[in-house]
Amino acid sequence: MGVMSAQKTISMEELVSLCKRRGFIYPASEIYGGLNGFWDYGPLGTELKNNIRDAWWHDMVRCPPMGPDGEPVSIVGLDSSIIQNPRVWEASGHVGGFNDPMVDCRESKSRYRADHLLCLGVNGDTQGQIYTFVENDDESLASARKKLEKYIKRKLEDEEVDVSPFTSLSADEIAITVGPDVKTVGTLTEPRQFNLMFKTFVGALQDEESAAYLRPETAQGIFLNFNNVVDTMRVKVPFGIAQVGKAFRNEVTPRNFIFRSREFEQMEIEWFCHESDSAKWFEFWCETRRKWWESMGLTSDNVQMRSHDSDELAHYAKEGCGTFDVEYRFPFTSPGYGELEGVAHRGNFDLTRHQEFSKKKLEYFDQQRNERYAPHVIEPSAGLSRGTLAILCEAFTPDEERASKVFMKFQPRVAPIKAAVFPLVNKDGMPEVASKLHQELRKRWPVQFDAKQSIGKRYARMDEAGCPWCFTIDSDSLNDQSVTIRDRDTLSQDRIGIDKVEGWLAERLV
RNA sequence: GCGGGUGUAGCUCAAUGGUAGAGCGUCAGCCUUCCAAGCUGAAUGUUGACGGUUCGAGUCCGUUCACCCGCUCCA
Repeated sequence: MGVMSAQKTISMEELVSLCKRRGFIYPASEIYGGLNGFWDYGPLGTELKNNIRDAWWHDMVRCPPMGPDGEPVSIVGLDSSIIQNPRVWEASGHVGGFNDPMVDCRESKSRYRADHLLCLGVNGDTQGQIYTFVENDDESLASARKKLEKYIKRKLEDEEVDVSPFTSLSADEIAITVGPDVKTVGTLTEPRQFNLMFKTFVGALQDEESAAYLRPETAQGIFLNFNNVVDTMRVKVPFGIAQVGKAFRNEVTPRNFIFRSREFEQMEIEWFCHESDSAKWFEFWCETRRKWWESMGLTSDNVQMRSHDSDELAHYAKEGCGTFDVEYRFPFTSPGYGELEGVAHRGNFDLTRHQEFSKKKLEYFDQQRNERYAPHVIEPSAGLSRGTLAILCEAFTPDEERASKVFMKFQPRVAPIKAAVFPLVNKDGMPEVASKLHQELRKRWPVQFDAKQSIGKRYARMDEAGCPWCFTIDSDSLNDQSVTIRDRDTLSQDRIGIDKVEGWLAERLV
């Protein structure tokens, strides 16, 4: 539940219900009780998501905007594989930093790296309580020692104190252990492996030698193919490589419908440029990407740019440059905002790392500058799944006045169904004329034909599906070859000739 | 991961421990000349799953799964 803006209030429950009822999004594996963090796109959701993806591809790859100096920008596409050599993830920093066993404290809600926790006990005593502290943290050590001394009711000499690694404790011992930030015993969990990457095996033999990962981001596939693209596509820095595809993360807490799911889709551009131009391009891409989301129908009221604080910067983020997020005010974040896209300045971190790990040169020779260098990278990384959700939220328009009580106000460009053709009544030659028009229109767009039930129900159904226009054949149509255009948003009706319908639609659908 | 809540037809929801229902939607037929109209009829459920208590469980208990809310987390 949440307030979207001053104008409208929408509840996620209603949206989720409509998404299922109208075939946008279903819970994944539903007949088996579902699976936490996974969702399936139904027929309309698939069309919607594809339309957003195609719009992005068109607007970024085929017809990108002019660059900051008035020159056209150049972007080429790519579709790299989801499973890559596991060394990729060592180079990218995804393995290692996030691969450690973690210990949670049920009491203080803190989370510790198991190998950073040490235990304090009395020498030779294997019965008493064990007190943990954080490695290299004098305060934490002092606190543990104080608690231990209080427990045994006397001061300890330094040589009486026994320090051992937390990772050597048995489950029984953990049960009599006191966490660093609490006074009660047994609040720590056993060490658990947290790895946000999905592990799998390549080949039929499932040993560690064949372990691999499903990509947690599409970006790395672009860096891996940097040389290939430079060598084969006649691109010159600055240029971009774009990719749309699935990525997988074992999120700790999947939540909020498809906002944080474990399988999701990204639309990423890696923009390669000279370091000295990177600030200019960073600004350009922040602005370009914000405008693009607004062009997709997200109102500027609900979209904002936010700079990352220094403590939340990713490991790859260039120092001093940071990351800007394009954020959308989702119902479940309102009045706050949730991330839709991150525009990051990655410096030349990735190319340099892959060069180091692969021992292959990943450099570019800039003839104009007469300089060889690893280009710096600006990365506009957008969530396609999140964008789809934002557009669903934005389109959801309650309207007590109309029969459906709600309609989906999609921009025609992303609407899953572009138009519907109805005979006003299912007789007197009307179905035949309507069907003929439908047959023609569907060659160019997703257009539906419906002759069932009353005209009001058909309009209502199309309102919930977010179909912008309905063309209705009535008895007049049979005489004067005209049809009624019913507009979803205004409910207005206009007449035009049947032979004009295709052109009329073409003017409104790019 | 923690705490709280909710799971019954496609959707929204009823049902004292005692025969699983309604509205809407869907489908079929009739009807219908512009906004879920009307009439007739139909389909649809291992009551999220598994186990227990009971003569008998949608209802009580346990476990588990999923979703929602709040923390936590989020390269």
